[in-house]
Amino acid sequence: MGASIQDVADRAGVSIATVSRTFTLPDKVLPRTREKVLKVAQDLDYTISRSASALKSGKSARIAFLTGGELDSWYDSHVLAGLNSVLHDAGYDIALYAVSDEQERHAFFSDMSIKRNADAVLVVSFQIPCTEADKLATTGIPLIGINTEPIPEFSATIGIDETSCMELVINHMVNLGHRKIAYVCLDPETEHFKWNGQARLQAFRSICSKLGDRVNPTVVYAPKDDTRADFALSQLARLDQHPTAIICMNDEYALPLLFCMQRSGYTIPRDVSVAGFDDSTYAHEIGLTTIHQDPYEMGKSSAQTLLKLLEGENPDMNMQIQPSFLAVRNTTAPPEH
Amino acid sequence: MGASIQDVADRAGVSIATVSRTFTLPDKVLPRTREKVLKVAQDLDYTISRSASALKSGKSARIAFLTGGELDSWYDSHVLAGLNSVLHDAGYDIALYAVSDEQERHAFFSDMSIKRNADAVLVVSFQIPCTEADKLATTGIPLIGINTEPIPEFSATIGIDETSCMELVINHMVNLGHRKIAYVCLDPETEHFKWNGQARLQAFRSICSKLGDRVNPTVVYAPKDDTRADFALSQLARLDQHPTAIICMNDEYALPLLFCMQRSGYTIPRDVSVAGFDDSTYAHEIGLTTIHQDPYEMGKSSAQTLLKLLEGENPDMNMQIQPSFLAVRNTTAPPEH
DNA sequence: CTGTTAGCGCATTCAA
DNA sequence: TTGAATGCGCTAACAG
Repeated sequence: MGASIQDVADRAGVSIATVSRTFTLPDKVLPRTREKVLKVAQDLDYTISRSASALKSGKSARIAFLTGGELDSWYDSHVLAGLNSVLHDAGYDIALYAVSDEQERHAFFSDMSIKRNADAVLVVSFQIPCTEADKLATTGIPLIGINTEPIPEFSATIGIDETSCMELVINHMVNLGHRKIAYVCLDPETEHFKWNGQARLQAFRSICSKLGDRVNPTVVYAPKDDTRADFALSQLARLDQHPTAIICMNDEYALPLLFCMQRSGYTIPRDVSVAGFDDSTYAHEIGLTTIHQDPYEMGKSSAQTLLKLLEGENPDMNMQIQPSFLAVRNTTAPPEH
Repeated sequence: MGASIQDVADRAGVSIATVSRTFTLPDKVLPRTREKVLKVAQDLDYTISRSASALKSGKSARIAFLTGGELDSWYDSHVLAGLNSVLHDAGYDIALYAVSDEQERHAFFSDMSIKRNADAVLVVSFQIPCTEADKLATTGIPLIGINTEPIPEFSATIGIDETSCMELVINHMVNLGHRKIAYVCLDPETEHFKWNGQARLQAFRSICSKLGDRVNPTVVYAPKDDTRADFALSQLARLDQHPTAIICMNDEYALPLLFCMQRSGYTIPRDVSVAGFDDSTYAHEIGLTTIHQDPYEMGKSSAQTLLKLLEGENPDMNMQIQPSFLAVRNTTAPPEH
């Protein structure tokens, strides 16, 4: 049951070094020898002990996944699945760190002597302060940002271009003839960790202000819990001028709002246009106009970049902008007059 | 940067043994000494090296998470988040194994000399053959099943009672006055890995047959891809007698079908009743009648059981049935006559 | 191409 | 309560 490298070496009539090599540097071993070793290993149900090889080689074979969101969110879970699909086969484990407040974030950076216990850090959906980014950067281990502000401390970042996505949505609304546009989002104060939350709101504001008189924007905050749709709707109803177009920070805001409005008697898009961000669960089936992005692919892609970094290559794709587009579907139309 | 146990020992004026003890057996160290060591460790940004302590102690501090589904599915991602919320704090990593065919499953059991590289195995949504379960069981490491057939090889299993859940749904329909009931699911041939798929279909059949003349059941298969709703609807339309009630294997079948039917002009529940399983994303907001279950809690709960097992306790809760109930909402009603 | 050797950093006996 | 000493199982020089 616990066959060691020694057992395999003995049985195969070679030294433990050769056994080790057949697994880590197979080319440096005569094919015949290699096969013999492999066969014995299989018979004995032997594989390298990760702990031992990690200790000796100084690489932990672990990647830290640091998220400011929830692991079971649409975004994070898809990124994770994408990451794992390549990192697992490359022999890496992913250590999950879900950090929900400053204290926990601080704990991550101070408690964990990262350098010794992870070969790289992936920062997901997270505003990471420069001081802490710096601290990581100086350890010399790769730091990859997924859906984060592209600060120079990162060895690489990947994400969509939030600003141009927002521009796509706003332009779509404006081109349809909308002027009174509301943006529904979580209060940025309550989610100062999440990068896309910040970025989208800021983009909304700056694009609208560039558009000047052509738009009449409002921002409505809604909490993250189950009541968000009701809350948002009542806020919207309370506005002096009712918006004819509503853009939501993500589909998890847009869809419940859509359901809620339909239940309240609105017909979408006749009475009001609604758009979301992400193209997440059921957006397609429901026909929601939204920004499409693919976090699974982003996970895969960043894993590949990471592997290169780990092999010492210096991929020049340090700031990858992942493809995204506006999927125009059935919840947006010209305003009624 | 890379402070070792030696550095800490030197600076604190103690031996490395004492440093080691302050972290692993803090009680066996004089409070004063402990604090001194802790302080130095903090200054030096030192923590135990996982690889080294794993090697020495013979425990890898890794838990294998073996799933037959997708990591980014509603179910798996919630289980994983729940697991991580307790295992992470207990010092364990979760190694993710997403296995999609027999070959990969076989690879898991043969390639991975599990015993040396994981302290326990969690099997999620997975039909695991007895021979392989046995192989795991004989290694002596805990084997926990989540949403799996409760076979004796498992040290513990956790899940909902699929049969009684199905009974709840069918009875609900029957009590409303439905007789012609269709069950929409993935063809079991294509998902012979997934336990709940099998269990639910079997439960549907056996409960209906127990009900005899009171019901007139049909089973309709639909693929897993984007076309499932259209496909299911066309299959249903083709039936000799149109069902007045449709039960779907899970919400991911029920909701798209619901949308699709509404688009096709059906009014739910006036024209037909629809129920799902899981109470997953948006089921609540949409008002879908469905079986509620909480995979996050199941993850937490199994992690706690696992920790006990790992500490040598033998929790007698070896077969935990997690609470679940039928959430009756707005997609089921008596049939029109 | 293969074997010998010397640790990697820590946990744990055994003495003190 | 603490320290000295001994490997855990493997990898990476190095020598052959």
